[in-house]
Amino acid sequence: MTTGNADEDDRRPGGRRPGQSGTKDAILAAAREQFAAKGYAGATFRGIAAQAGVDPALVRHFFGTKDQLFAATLHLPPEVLHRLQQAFECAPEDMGERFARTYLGLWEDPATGAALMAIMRTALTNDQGADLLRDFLQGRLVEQVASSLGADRPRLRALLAATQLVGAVMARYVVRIEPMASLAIDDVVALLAPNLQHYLTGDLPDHAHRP
Amino acid sequence: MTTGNADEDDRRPGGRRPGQSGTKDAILAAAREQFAAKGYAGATFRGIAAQAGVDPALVRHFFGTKDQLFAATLHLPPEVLHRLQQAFECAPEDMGERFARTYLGLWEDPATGAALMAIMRTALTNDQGADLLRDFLQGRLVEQVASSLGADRPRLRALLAATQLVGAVMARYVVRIEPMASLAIDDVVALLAPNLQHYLTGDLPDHAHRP
DNA sequence: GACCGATCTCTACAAACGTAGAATTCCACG
DNA sequence: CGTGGAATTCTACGTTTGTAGAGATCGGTC
Repeated sequence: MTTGNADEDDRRPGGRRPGQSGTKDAILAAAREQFAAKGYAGATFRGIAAQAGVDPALVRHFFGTKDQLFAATLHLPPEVLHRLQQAFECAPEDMGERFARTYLGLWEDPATGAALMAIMRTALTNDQGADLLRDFLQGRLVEQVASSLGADRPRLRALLAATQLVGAVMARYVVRIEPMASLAIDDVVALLAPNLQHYLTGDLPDHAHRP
Repeated sequence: MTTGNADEDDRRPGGRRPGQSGTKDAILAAAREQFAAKGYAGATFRGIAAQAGVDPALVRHFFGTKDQLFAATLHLPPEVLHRLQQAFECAPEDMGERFARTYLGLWEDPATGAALMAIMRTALTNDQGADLLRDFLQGRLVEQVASSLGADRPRLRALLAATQLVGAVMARYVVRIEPMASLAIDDVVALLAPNLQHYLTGDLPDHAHRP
């Protein structure tokens, strides 16, 4: 997928080796950007190919139909989950700050930030995107965060904290509204961390979400 | 716009009166729904016209280009701002709960909820939408909320509270993730209100957003 | 009943779209 | 050096899109 990496025991009868030029990754990056910027219907094979500097037909050759390309776009870089998981390997009283810093850091990083933006935007535009986002949040992120919490109703707690972060990300990175957009990231973390901490380990109203 | 309402002193030389059949409103409603469901690029004149039961060309006749139709779609029902304004006519210590209840109530109401959903979705898909949403939030909602606050840094406070509500709305109404989606609205209000209250009237870290 | 402006429909066109297959270039291996 | 399979491009088809203008229909006013 990245470079070379040929299986030694496999007979290679000859021919050009796949995945050497990096064009596939360039197409994927361009697709992510276009889907994020213009939505599912707004992004086009021709626009994506132009941004990647290749022929439109090559996009189809690698990824097939537009739906398949879109699905490939939504696959998160594996490091995202890993970094989130590490964020919760800390003392319970530090989780709020660690969660905020890690999540906002993922958005600051151009590589992972573009992927997250693509997911966010397409989740609102495309039904398939909304389903994928829900499955990912429900089955992976929330479950993972919840398993690191000792408190009661861990899934509700994780989700409440996530909603605060999602809202902040909307204001800062998507709509770019002041003063959220130009605050230093340390300031944003300092503002959000106490409330995240409250959601994760503090007291919640009793009557909500009784089993 | 709605019915009749002819100025008495104006000479009406004859001809059919405008705005009688309600078709214009039907087109606008269909456009809102299509833009919300499929994004800016995904919605089409033909699809909107079909849903409204009219000829596609009539949409153009009434609203002009696609951009103009889209802009008309984003005009909020005037009651939205009014209801939000009333929410802050209360004791400072009740603002968190009132804000949460009013804002979530706007999303529960099918009429205003559809418009808000359209704005939300298109703000993420279309640059014009993001600009309009930012202008609305910055110039109207945040300013209005801030003027009702006595505390320091009122705009930052209003925005922080808004981000929490936006995140909650994303989870509950857009992505529809459990358990946020099926909680009673009173439970959601009870969960969010303390943190909103903290943002609106509590202590904020000193070093953030120094003038 | 004749008139007139607003409402609404019919037909059309150029551009861009997703998709498809044939043709060409490139490169590691025998 | 020749060969074969992958990478890449060229060309093209059928459909849908936004936009446009001419014409038909409706319903108050005179």
